[in-house]
Parts: sequence; structure tokens; C-alpha cells
Amino acid sequence: MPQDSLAPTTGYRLEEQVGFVLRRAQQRHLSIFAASIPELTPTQFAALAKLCELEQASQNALGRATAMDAATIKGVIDRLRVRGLVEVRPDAADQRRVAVAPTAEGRRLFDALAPRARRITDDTLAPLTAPERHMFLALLEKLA
Amino acid sequence: MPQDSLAPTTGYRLEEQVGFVLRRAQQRHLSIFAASIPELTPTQFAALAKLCELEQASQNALGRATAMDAATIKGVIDRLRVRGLVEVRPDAADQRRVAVAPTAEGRRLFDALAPRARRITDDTLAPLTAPERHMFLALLEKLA
DNA sequence: GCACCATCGTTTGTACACCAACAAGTTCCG
DNA sequence: CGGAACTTGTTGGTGTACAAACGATGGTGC
Repeated sequence: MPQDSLAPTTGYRLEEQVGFVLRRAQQRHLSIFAASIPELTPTQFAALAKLCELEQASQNALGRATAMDAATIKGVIDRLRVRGLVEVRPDAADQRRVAVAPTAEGRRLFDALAPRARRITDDTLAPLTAPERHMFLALLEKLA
Repeated sequence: MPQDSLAPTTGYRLEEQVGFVLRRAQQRHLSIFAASIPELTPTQFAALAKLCELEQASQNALGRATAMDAATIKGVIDRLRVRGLVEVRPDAADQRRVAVAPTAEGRRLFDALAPRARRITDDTLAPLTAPERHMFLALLEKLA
């Protein structure tokens, strides 16, 4: 190995791959979230937030609105339900569906947490200047 | 509700939060990865790639190099070991450590997959122009 | 009507991801 | 030397995330 740079034949650099950096950025964000809002996971908060906005939704519809798999949203709703934050009842019009809605306590918690949640976006973007943040969000949106 | 825009008192918009967009971007990336490299998960590939670069590492050291928890890297190594892609032996100098190294087959697979892996970064960034990609990667790096 | 197909929710299985607690080994320091 | 502090790997538990298969229901077209 005469050279400084190893990387045998391929020259593949893990650190330069989007996926790897994306994953580390998310790790940092999740850690910020957990520190700011220990009451709920980011996923649970997203589901509760969307539900408070929609007032009411079927389980799968809520999953689509929050970019969650049917199997994933089920677990999330279950945990929110056990904690008394959302309520579930059969849909009269369509017997396949269950209608999910936030409870009064769920709304209260969301209202209390929303300011903190908005702050988390700022904290996550803290390493960037204001114009950089807008640029970053615009580009990220294109990738999502 | 006289207005079009609901969002009761808070005006919280899930779609504008970094965490949510970040998560969707990652989802898209993971789906591209799985389509391009069905043989391994992104995490497994990252571990194998780093191991091929380092030639050899302790389990925890490899975890740090790939931004994985000790508990996480254990499972990843286990699965790679079962598939004959990496090898594990006790470290003579430090009896706590296990030395992990890629097998010949692990190296072969990595060499075969590396070009595809590099392409995944391009595919993920496809919605962006060349200058946008550099800008995005630079900003993302700051957040990671 | 009725077969066909889509949708809804559920279950099972695999794979991260992280926390907390633990035992065994190593290092540091007085 | 000898004990405190740290590191290494392991385990158990919780929580996403997705694929695949399933039963039940709903809609569609003939």
C-alpha cells in the first residue's frame, strides 16, 4: 500500500453516500426530538398531529397522510389508544373501516406539545443559516 | 370553521417539519436501495463496505465507524456471519474484543456491488441538478 | 344478481435502532 | 499492588418499518 488512500480497487467511500449521511442526519434529529418531547415518539406525534388536523380518519387513511405502512400505523394507533390519546370506533358507513379520532386529552397534549415540536425543526436546522435552511428544505422536499 | 385552512389554534403543519420530510426522503432512498441491491440491506452493506476498507475491526469499532449502536451492530454482524460474508475470531491482545474481518466471499460480493451502490446515490439525487446535488450534500453533511 | 377486483385492517416474520442493565476484561491511579 | 473507572460485548425490552399472506367487506361490470 504505497498510497495514503486505501479503498482497494473500488474507491467506494461510505461517508460520501447520500444514504449514510441521510441516516446520520436523521439520527441527530431523532435525538433532538427525544430530548425535547420525551412524552411521544416522532411517529406517534406525527400521527396525533395529523389526526388533530383532520379531526377524524380511517386507520389506513391516517397512515397514508403520515407516510406510514398499514402495519406500522396499526401499532402506532394501538399505543396512542392505550394511552388514551386517540379513540377508535367502527365506521357505520363502511364496516371494514375503523374511525380514529383524538380524545380531549389527545388534543390537549398536542396543543401543549406543538410549540416544542416547531422548535425541534429549528434546532435540527440550527447548523444552517436562514437562507441555507430554505435552500435545504426546498431540495429535501424534491427528494421526498 | 369558516376558513379553508383548518389547523385549529396551533397552525402546526406536519409537512413542513424537517423530521417528516427527512423521513420520507429516507423512505424513498431505502426503496431505491432495495430495488438496486436486493442481496443486502443498506445497513448490512454499509458494515461490509467499511469492513472491506478497514480490513479488520472490533465489533464496537465497526459500529462506531458506521454510526451503529453496539446492540445494532451485533445483529448486523450476526446476519453477515451466518451468510458467510464476514468472519469473527477472538482478539489475542484484548480478550474482551472480537476481531471481525470480511471473508473472501464477502470481499467478492462487495466488489461486485460497489458500482451499483455508487449508482444508488445518483439515483437518489436524480431529482436535483448537478449543482443542487453538491449544495444539498454539503448542507446535509452539516446536519449530520 | 353475481363473479371479479380493490380496499381495509390484521397477523407474521425480518430487520434496524436505541435504552438500560450486566459480566468480564482492561486501564488508570494512588 | 489493588481498587475505581472505563470499555467491550451481550441481553431484554420497546418502537418503527416493510413485505407477504389473509379474511372480510365493498364496488364494478356483465
